[in-house]
Amino acid sequence: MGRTPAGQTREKVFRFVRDRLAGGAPPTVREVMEAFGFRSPQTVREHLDALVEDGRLEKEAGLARGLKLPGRRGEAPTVLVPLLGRVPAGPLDAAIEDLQGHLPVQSRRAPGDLFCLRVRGDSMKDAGILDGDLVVVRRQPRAETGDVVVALIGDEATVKRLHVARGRVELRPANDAYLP
Amino acid sequence: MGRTPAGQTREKVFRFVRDRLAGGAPPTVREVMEAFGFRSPQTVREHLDALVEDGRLEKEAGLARGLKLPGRRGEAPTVLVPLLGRVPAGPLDAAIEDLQGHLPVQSRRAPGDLFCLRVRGDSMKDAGILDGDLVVVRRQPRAETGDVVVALIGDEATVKRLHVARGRVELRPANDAYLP
DNA sequence: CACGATACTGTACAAATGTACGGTATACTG
DNA sequence: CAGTATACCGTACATTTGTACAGTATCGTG
Repeated sequence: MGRTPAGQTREKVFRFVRDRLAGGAPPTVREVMEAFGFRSPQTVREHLDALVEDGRLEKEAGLARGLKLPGRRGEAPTVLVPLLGRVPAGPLDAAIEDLQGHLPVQSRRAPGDLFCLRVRGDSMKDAGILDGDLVVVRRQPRAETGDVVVALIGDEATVKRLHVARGRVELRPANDAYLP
Repeated sequence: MGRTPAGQTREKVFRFVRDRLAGGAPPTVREVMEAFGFRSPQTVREHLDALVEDGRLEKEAGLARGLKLPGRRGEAPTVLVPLLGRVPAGPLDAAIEDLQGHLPVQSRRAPGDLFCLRVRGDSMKDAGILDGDLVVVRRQPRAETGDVVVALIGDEATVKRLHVARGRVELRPANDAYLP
C-alpha cells in the first residue's frame, strides 16, 4: 500500500478517534483500521501509540476501547443531564417518561441533582437567558435573594430572579419591559 | 446474596451506565458487576437486558462496550470541539498546542470547522453573551450584516456584530454603553 | 402451599479486542 | 550509496468481554 505524507494520516486518525469519542464510545483498533482501509491492526496501533506519545491521546493498556482524551488538570467531569419536556412537579423520577434526550454538561455536581429545561419568553433577557435557551437546573433545598430560580406556579414553570424582603417573596424578571 | 426491592437496583444501574457514558466510554458488564458488588456477570446482563427492553438503553450485541443512550429522532450528533486558549491567527492546525481541552457540543457541522473561545468583557451583553462565557465559533468564508463575528484586530480577538454599509465595515457591540 | 416472577450466584465458552513478532516499501539524510 | 526513519502489511496470541446454561433464594399471589 502506498505511503502517505508524514503526519497527515496521523492527524486524520486523531480526529476520527476524537469524533468517535464524542459519539459515545472510543473506537476499537479494528474499527479505525476499517475506517482508513488499513489491512493490519498493527498500523493503527503505531499511529495510536504515536498520538499517545505526543500527549494528544491517553490510553489504558489491555482494555477494550481504552482510549481517552487527556483532560485538563482540575477539569470538571462531563455528566449527561436529562432534558425534560415537562416540568417535574413531584419527585424527579416521575418525569422520566418525558425524557427528550440527554445533554452533555461539564459539572462537578452529583448527576442526579441536575436536569435541563427549554426557556420560553425573554423575561430574563438581561441575565443572558433568551427565548429558546436551554437552562440546566440544579435541585437544592433552599434559594436566596439574587438567585435565579425555576418557580412552579400551578402547572406552569417560570425562570425568575428571587427576592425576599420583609417576609414577602417576590419573583422579578430580568428585563425592564416586565413587572415583577 | 440478599435481594433488593424491585426496580431499585435497576435504576441505579441505569444511572451508573449513563454517567459512565458521559465519562467517555460505556462500562463493561464486569465493571458494572464490580461497582455494585455483584458476583456474577449474569446479574448485570439481566439488568441491562431489562433496561434495553424498557427502551432506556440501546445495546449492540456481541460488541465490547456496546451500550448507548437511545437518541431522539433527528437529534444532532455530539462532537468534541477544541477549546483554544489563544486565538488561531493562521490555519487552525497551528493552534493545536494551545489546546485547553475539549467541549461536547451538539451540532451537525463538520467537527473540523468548529472551535471554542472564552469571552472577556461584556460588550455583547444584549445578545446574551456575557463575560466568561464560552462561545463556539464556526469558520466560514464570509459573513453578512447582522452576523455575530469573531474579528481579529492585530493580535487581539473580539466578538462583535458585523455591519456593512456603503462599502464600509463596522463592528458594533451589543451593549448601549459602548460605541461601535 | 404451589406457582411464578424477581434478584442473584457460579461456571464455562466464544467472540471481540489489544498486543507482539516479523516483514516490505518508500522517503529522507549524510 | 549505506543508514535510518516512516508507513504499512500479515499473522499469531493472550486478554478482555459478551453471552449462555444451570442453580439458589426471596417475595408476592391465587
